[in-house]
Amino acid sequence: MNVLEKIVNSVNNFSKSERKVADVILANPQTTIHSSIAALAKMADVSEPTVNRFCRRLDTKGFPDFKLHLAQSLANGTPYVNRHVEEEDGPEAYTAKIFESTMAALDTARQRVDIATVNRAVDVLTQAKKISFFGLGASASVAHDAQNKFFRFNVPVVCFDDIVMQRMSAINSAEGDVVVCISHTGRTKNLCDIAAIARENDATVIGVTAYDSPLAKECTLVLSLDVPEDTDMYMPMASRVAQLVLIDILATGFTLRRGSKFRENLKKVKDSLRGSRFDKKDFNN
Amino acid sequence: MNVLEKIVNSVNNFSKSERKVADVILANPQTTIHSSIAALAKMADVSEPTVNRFCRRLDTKGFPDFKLHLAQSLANGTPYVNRHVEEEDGPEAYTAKIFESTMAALDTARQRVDIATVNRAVDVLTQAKKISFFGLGASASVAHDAQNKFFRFNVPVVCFDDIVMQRMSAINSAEGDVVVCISHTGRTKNLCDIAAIARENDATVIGVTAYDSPLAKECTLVLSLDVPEDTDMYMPMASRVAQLVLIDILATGFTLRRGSKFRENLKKVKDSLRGSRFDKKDFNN
DNA sequence: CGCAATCTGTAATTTAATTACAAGATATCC
DNA sequence: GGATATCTTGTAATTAAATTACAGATTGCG
Repeated sequence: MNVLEKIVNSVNNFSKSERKVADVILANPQTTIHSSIAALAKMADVSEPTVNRFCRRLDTKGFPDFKLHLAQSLANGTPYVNRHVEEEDGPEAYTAKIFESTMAALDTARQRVDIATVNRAVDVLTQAKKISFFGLGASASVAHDAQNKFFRFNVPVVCFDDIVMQRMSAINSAEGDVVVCISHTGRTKNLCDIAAIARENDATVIGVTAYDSPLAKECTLVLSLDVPEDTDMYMPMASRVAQLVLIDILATGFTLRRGSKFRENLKKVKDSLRGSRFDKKDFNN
Repeated sequence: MNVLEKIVNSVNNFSKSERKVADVILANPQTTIHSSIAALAKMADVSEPTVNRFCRRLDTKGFPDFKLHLAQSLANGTPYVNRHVEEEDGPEAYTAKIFESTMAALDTARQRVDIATVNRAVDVLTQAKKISFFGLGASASVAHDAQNKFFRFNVPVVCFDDIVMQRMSAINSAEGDVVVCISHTGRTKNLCDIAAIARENDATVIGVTAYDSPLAKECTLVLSLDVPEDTDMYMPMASRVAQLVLIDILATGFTLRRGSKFRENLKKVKDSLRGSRFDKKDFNN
C-alpha cells in the first residue's frame, strides 16, 4: 500500500505528536521529501526522534527510507489518496482523477496478471483454426477491438455482440477453434452458456474475466485482471481499459510467436489503408 | 525528464568511472535506492566521491537527492527506458512493456489534453438533442464504447461503424445534434466527409482526433490527445486507450453536470442488468 | 492520589555524505 | 615525442544527518 494512504488510514493509531507530523507531511508532501529530519521536526513542532518513530510506525526503516517511499507515492502517474471523482469536482479535477485512476488500475492489472497463463493463451491462439471473440454490453467493444487486431493476422476471426449469433457460432465450433469470452464480472448468464456450449463442442475457451466467477468455471483458460472498479460511477471504466491492454498483449505475443516473416503481413494490411486516407505529405503542404 | 532516461541519454558524457556507476544503477535500480553511497561505490568498484559526482552531473543535489529522483522514476506506472517490444522478448517482458507504455501514453495524454475544450465538449453534449458516435476501423470500438456509456444517460445516442449509415445519419442531423468523430490520425477520408456533412446540416461536430489534421479542420471542437504511437507494431494501441479514457472523462463530466438527481438513472440502468446475471451471493455460497 | 504505561524531548553516538586536496591519467600543443 | 594543461579519480578529513539511549513528562487507571 501507498505510504500516503497508509498515513491517512492509520491516523487513529498515531499519538498526538505523531499526528502533528502526519498533518505536516500530508499538507506538503512534496516539500517533505526534500527536507531533513530536523527541518520536518521543526515544521511539525516536535523533536527529531518523534519524526523517526513516526517513520518506523509506518514500517519503514527510518527517515531516509520513509522519504524514499513517500517519493514513490508522489511519483507521476501514481494516484494520490482519494482519487474518486467528487460531486464538486471541476473539469480539471475529474480529468486528472480519471486519468490517474485508470493508470493505477493498469498498474494493478500488471501486477496481478498471470504471465504463464498469458503465454498459454498465446500458444492456443497461434494454433487456432478460428478465433471468436464474444462480449456483451461494455465488453462488446473490447471484443470488437480484439477482432480488429486479430483480423490483421490473416486468421479467421469473428466477433459477435448478439447472443443469438454467439450461440449459433458456439454450437458450430469444433476442435482447434478458440473462443474468447470477455466479461468483467463473469456473471453474465448468457455468456456462461456460450462458453459451456463452445466447450461441449471441443473448442478451447479463453475467459477474460474475474477469477473464480461462474464464467471462469466454464473456461479452459482464465485470464483474470482483478482491477478494482469504482462502482460509484455505475459504469465500467478501468476494467475495460485493462481488458483492452490484455488484448494488446495477446496480439503482441501472437505476432512475436509467428516470427519476423509474418510481420510483413501487418505492413501489408497497414499499407492497404493508404488509399482511404489523406496523404500526410499532401496535407502538410 | 526521468532520471533513468537521463542516465541512458547522457551515457556518452560520462567518464569511465561514471559509466561504471551508471551500469550498476541501470542493472539494479531497485537495489540502488536502498543502498548507501558506500555500498554503491563498492558495487561499481569506484570511490564514494565518484558516485557523488555522478549524482551531481545528473542535476541532483547529491546522493540522497539522486536516490529520491530514482525512486520516483521507478515508482509504479512510470515507464522505464526503452519500452519498445523487441523480437526476442519473452511473455514476461512484452507484458510489462505493453502495460508500461500504455501507462506512459496515458500520462502524456493527461498532460496534453486541453481542459477548457473538454469542458466545452461536456457543455455541448449535455445540451445535445441527439448524440452520434462515428469511428472506423480501430476507432469503431471506441465509438461503440462511447455509445454504451452515453446510452445509460437516457439521451438519444447512436453509433455507426458503417460509412453508409454514418452518411445517412449525418445528412439527417440538425441543429442541436452532436456528432463525435473518432480517428487517431484524422486522415480517414470518409470520416472527414461525414464531419463536413454533419456541419453543413448545423450539427455540432466534436473531433476526437489529432490536432491539425484534415478531420480537425472539419470539426467545431477538437479534442486532441497527441499520444505518440509505436508505429512499429502496425496496430493502434495506446492511442485507442487514450481515446477511451477521454470518452470516460466526457461521460463523467456529463453526469456531474446533470447533478445528483440524474445519477439515480445510472443506478436504475445498472440494476436492470441484475436479471441477466448470476447473483454474487448465490454464487459465493 | 499514586502507580504504571506510554509518550516525548535532550544529548550522545553512530552512520552517512560531502569537501578538500593530491595523485594519476589523458589530451594538446609546440 | 615530450612537457604542460586539463580532466579524472581516489584518500583522508570534515561536516551533516540520523539514530540510539536515557530521562523527564504526561496520561490513564485503580
